[in-house]
Amino acid sequence: MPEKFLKPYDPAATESRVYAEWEKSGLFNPDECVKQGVTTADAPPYSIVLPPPNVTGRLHMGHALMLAVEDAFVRYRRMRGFRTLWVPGTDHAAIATQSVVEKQLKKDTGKNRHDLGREGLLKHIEAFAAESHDTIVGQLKTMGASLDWSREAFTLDEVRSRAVRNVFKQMYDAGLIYRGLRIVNWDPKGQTTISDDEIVYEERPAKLYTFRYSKDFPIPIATTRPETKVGDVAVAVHPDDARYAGFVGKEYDALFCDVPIHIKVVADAAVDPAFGTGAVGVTPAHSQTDWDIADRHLLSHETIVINEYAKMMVPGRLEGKKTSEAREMVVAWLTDEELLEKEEPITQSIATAERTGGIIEPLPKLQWFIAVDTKIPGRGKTLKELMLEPVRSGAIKIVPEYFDKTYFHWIENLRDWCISRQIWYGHRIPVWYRSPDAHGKQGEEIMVGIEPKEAGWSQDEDTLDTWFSSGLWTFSTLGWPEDTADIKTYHPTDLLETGYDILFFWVARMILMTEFVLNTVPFKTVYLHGLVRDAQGRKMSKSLGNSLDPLDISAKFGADAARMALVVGNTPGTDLRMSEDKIKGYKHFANKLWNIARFILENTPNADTNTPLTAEDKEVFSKLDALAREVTEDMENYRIYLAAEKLYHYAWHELADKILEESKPIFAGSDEAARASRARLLLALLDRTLRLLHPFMPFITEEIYQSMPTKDSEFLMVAKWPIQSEKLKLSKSISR
RNA sequence: GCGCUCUUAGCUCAGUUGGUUAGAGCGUUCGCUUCACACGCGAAAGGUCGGAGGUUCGAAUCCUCCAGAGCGCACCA
Repeated sequence: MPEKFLKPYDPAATESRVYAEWEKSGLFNPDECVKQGVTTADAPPYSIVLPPPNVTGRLHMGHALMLAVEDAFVRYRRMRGFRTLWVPGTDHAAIATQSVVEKQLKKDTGKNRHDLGREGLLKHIEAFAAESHDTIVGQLKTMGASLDWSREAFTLDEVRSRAVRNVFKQMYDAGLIYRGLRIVNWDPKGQTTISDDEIVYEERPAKLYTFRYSKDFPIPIATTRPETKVGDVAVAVHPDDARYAGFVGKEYDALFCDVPIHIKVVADAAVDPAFGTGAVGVTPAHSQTDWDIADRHLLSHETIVINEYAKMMVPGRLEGKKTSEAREMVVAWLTDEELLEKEEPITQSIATAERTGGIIEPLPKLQWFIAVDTKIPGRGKTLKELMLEPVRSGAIKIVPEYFDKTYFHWIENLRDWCISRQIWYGHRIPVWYRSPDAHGKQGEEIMVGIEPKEAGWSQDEDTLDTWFSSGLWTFSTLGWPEDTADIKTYHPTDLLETGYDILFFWVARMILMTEFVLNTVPFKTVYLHGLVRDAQGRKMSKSLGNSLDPLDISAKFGADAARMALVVGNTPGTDLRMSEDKIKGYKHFANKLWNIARFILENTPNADTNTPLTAEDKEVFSKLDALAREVTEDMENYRIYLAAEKLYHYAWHELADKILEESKPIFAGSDEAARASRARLLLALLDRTLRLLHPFMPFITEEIYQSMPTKDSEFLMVAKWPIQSEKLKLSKSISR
């Protein structure tokens, strides 16, 4: 028996060494597996792309969960002989990364983006991204992720940029990408537009003010934003509202807080007669619904009263004031003029920007959009339909199943996707403009996709929403738009595993992009894990100081222990409470396994694998055989939380507690046949247990395997899974 | 407003889509310097499965309603 078993298991020392050996073997790469004969060139492929972590710092426990689950699936398939590919990569995460760096710069040097300029800021961001990347790669390896590093990708590298330009052009040519003046979500803090999905609504107390524009204005209106009323062009009432029917069509002039306004009364069904006074002041430039009302009644959109810095831009006392200040001034003015009729507290949910926390200011802006309701030429379908169909037909299965309802519900409410951002870090929009004269848009030429050679063209200043490039991830990582062998072999990918919180952001966009570009699904199954929370059920966050760092955890308890703690009993779609105590429990389990190995190796020095098993031992073995089948079925049906739990239970409470205890008197006895049979049995049980546990606890199982006389491959990582070809029970439904 | 999920032992959760006395981990209590392991071993206590109906030979599991908790989307003048 090797000496190492005389001491308690030391994960810290073992894990980094074992990972280095795996990496050196090249066996994370399926091509190398074929070359070395651990699988064959005609074996079925199995592929997963790693959801690329943002290069915004370091990985957290959510990432560790993702890695534990994906690596378990990947290792299981690899052992079953599939040509298994797990593609690593990182995401430039445009706005997230830029805002982290800008904050840091402001703190360190007091400088903002304009002090540095585009090139200067990008240099800082790229340096930061490179450092984050290296940290992240180190963390991925620490967790034991068997990723094929030879295929590593970055959403902003050359190959991926080519894919982005290519797709942009295709969508533009198909009329799905368009430039339009529309109300967008403007983040005054981040100084950029954001998409609807990047808005976080926050409930806040607010006041609802009821007032009239002037003494002779017939209808009182209610608003929470009196300062925007200087931009009003109309008052809308419900068509059936008898109170106001007589005023519809009439027009009024007023001087509202120094600003001359002209108001027309219109009837529009969008108005809720029960809310406030049943009359809405219509501010087309600063509200989506008002913009739509203005559209329907041919009212002007042009009066903009708030600028990009959320400051007033009207003549008079309000000029240059922040909206919050202006609000107080308007209310004071209304009070002085005795126009304010009522002031009541209400709760309203305020739109804030996910990354900067800035309060969203709806503004009309010329931006780029992806049309989701436009029929695609030659396909007769809209992007919305392309997103719906594969999930509806079962071509894509979501685990847990109930999330497809959430998915459908989201698509039903989906509007055109604003993809241009006024930030500098990211894919520059591949559009060039040339104007015949220095001003105006008159006669402007446009070039999309490839930079024009002639002089006089200038590229669009904006960059693309980061999710545009991550939407291409399953095929851009495989070398598209080149017609690569990887695309042919590994696409569509088999599994997409990620958190349910980015179902819309990412999963839906991948389906959209892949269906449009390749006319196929990006993946066959989506496995959604839940959020990792702290022991009290709170979200882990830096500000709360309750987050666990996967690196610290691995150093303290071992990556194997962390992985088991993340996987056992953790059903998909459900949040998970995590604590050091839980992880500690699995460190103890690792040590238990270590001692099981020690006991067995100690007692079977000359075991003969040809010795016949006694009837009793055959029976003991058949129990593990049954478990192996069950575990295999669990893996196939995405019940890895059960598979891991069963193996834990078997190793500890069956193998150690019962079988090893029963073996002691046998080894102490004088029945030679029974002793020989038992020695062979124990080795076989341990061998099989190691194989079954390897996807969940790769390091310790590999380390023990290296000392096993039953070892039949260089690494356990590529050893045969005990159940290979038997027919397995597959649930029709794989929801839970 | 539309939609989703959860409610099972003191705590955190399973329960593989209806099948014998409902499980695990942690915790608690009691006992163990047993030569694989104190990162351990043995034993014990602890649940009318949120409530009320219904379907069924049979329900924690399916249906309806009710109560509580969480979440998503929309609205938010």
